[in-house]
Amino acid sequence: MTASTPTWDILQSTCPSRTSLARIANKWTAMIVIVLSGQRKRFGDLRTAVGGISGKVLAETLRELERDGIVSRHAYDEMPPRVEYELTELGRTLHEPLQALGRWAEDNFSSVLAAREEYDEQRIPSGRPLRP
Amino acid sequence: MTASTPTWDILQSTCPSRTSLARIANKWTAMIVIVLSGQRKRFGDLRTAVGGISGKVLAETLRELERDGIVSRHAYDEMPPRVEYELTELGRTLHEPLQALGRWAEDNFSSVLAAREEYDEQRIPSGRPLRP
DNA sequence: CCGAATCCGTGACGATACTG
DNA sequence: CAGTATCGTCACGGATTCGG
Repeated sequence: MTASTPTWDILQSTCPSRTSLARIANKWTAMIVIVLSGQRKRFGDLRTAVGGISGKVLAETLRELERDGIVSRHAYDEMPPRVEYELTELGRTLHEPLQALGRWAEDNFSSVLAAREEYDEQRIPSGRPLRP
Repeated sequence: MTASTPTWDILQSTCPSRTSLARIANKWTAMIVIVLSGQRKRFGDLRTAVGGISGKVLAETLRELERDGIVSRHAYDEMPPRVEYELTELGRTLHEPLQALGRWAEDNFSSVLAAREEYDEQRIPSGRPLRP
């Protein structure tokens, strides 16, 4: 028998591990954990490092990650304000799996895009108007 | 310096690998790939195996995964209809990273839930009504 | 000047009903 | 059985404003 899904509790809709999967299986979480691995960073630098994320979404994501014990938040009473984030011990255990996912995305995106084009090609022949 | 994020193109908002990360860093994709690894499955069995997913979302997700070359679709002209899905070669390379993610969720959800409770505890002291 | 809160449009999600 | 269609809901995400 070739590894026919060995007792994955997570597949049950009632399993509480679902909630943690939903949190970590998310592109922003992946990129934040990748950026945060190595050294702690302040909010603005994180925002710059993770290209394209808005301040609101970054703040929300970070608060959820903090709530789940994956990152820790360090606020300084200064002016201008300064808040730093870093991975907790639990969060550091996430680095390897999420890094693997990020690497897969970088290594295989050309295959994905190629497949996508081929799929669209033969599904939308009406997309190319034949001599209008 | 300890591994300070070695040239991650994916962090650039313009990088096309972002699109593939968004597809795979998603709880439904993770569970579908996990279930599909090992043997091909027909639509209904997949729906049963992945607890809690609606038919519409499963169909949509499968179509996107097919479009991106991660699963292949095999439809039989029968009555009642029968459609089977299986991982492509590209999809099989996704199994290990996503399995690692699923395993992390199962192994660490108790820590996550504990952290969550502790966080909520000290943030919503009004949540516990004191002798109503 | 930095980080967070507010407002609001868009789109994903899920349930239900219907078709081949 | 395997989808598609339609619709209501709501979380996501962007732009803007506030606060110190």
